[in-house]
Amino acid sequence: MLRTSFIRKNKEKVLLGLKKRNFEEINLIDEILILDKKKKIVQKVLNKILEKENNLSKKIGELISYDRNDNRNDRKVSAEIEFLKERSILLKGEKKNVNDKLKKVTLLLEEKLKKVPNIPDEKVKNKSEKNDILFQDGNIDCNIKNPLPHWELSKKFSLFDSNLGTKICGTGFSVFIGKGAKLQRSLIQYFLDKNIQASYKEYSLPYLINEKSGYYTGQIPDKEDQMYFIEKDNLYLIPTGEIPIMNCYRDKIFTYKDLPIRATTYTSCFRREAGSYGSKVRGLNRLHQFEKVEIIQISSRNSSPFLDEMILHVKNILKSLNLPFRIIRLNGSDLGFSSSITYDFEVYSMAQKKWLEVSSVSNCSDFQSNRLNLRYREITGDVKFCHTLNGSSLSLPRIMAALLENNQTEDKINIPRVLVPYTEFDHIN
RNA sequence: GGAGAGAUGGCAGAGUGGUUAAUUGCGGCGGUCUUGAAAACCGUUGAGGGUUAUUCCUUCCGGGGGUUCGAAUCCCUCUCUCUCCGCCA
Repeated sequence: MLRTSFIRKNKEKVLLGLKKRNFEEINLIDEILILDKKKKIVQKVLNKILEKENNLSKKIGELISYDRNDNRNDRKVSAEIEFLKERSILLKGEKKNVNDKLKKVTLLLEEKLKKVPNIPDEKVKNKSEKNDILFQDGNIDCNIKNPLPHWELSKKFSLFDSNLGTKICGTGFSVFIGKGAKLQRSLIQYFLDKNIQASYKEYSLPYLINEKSGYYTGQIPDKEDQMYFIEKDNLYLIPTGEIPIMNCYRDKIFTYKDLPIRATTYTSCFRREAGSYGSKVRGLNRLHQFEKVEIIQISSRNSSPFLDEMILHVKNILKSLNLPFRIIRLNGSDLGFSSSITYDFEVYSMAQKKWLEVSSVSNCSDFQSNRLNLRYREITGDVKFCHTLNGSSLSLPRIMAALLENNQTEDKINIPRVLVPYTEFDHIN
């Protein structure tokens, strides 16, 4: 969430930023500023009333204890006390009135503020422009004659079974079997190890979250429809490990020495993916339940070096797997609600002849930390909101798909060298 | 699921109606001492909003509501935590 103080001071910047996005309700900003002014005025009035009330009460207290201590039961004093009480009572009605008004304005202001997404970074292009392809690595020319898509390979070598998933649960769920299961588990382990080596601390977290947690990281209300909801207990299944891991840090004040915080977690992720169909959901391309290893950082306001660090980290992992990949900077229309800048990582799938998104690295600047009430103390002693960053490192099913397709030969699938210590086999046949 | 207890500052822990933002201890920070460190001693140490220019006002003792001139303190309610019993990986 943006702060009103920020909007107040940077109105033009905010408007320009929002124009880059698919954000229609631009007039919200003016409405917010008007409400903000109104709120301040009411707050001032209320403070004056409270001041008067406090003073009266203080005086009454002094008189009572004076009377009591000297045990004099002075009639003059009693009369004075009564007089002050009456004056205080008169204030009460007024106080309630103003207070109600303040609550109303505050609520309205909050409601409007909730609807405003984060302001895109300067580097982010306008919604009408094409996404930037920043980097591409690896050969996407296929040197296999008739490469099979991963779902065919899976049939050939029995690695996973979508029909079983459908049988147990419904479409969009897959069952991993034998070497397929072990390959996935190895990848998870490999990613976690890589992240831990890069000084991310591992967390193992709940897969269910309450409404508050979803709100604090920005998925609620923005992406509520994408989440599975358990009505009986009022809980949501996590669409990403980012939610439980970020919420670990809410309401904290770090000292500048503690930053940045680096953390990683492996979780299953659950997404309803309403509206997806066809080749998009074929095989492992899009599942309702998938595995993901997530990394996050919490930094000071100088966050861009840490974003670069995360990008480099994911890049190196993809390189180590020998997968052709590219990095894309999303334009304003594709940017998530809380994000100020996002880099997508895509691996090339030889058989499907298309790019598959396997990671999304974002800087949420202070948008998320504002909701999370996540702050730090600078050297000077000033308390400031942190910046939060998150990324996949990495998402499993599509990595699996690309690995299988790109490493196939006539009669087997080769396993990348770095994974062999985990899989304990160097090919699948 | 049944019964009971509790929720106070970074942590521990006082406070049951009137200068209590809150005693005290630990931790943190600064200083004295020391070649340096430790110990000891001294000092300091919450956040938000408004206002003034280095002041003043105001809010916050789990959340919400109420009683009262006045609430951390009394009442109601919600949430959470703990203990015991039951069930169970």
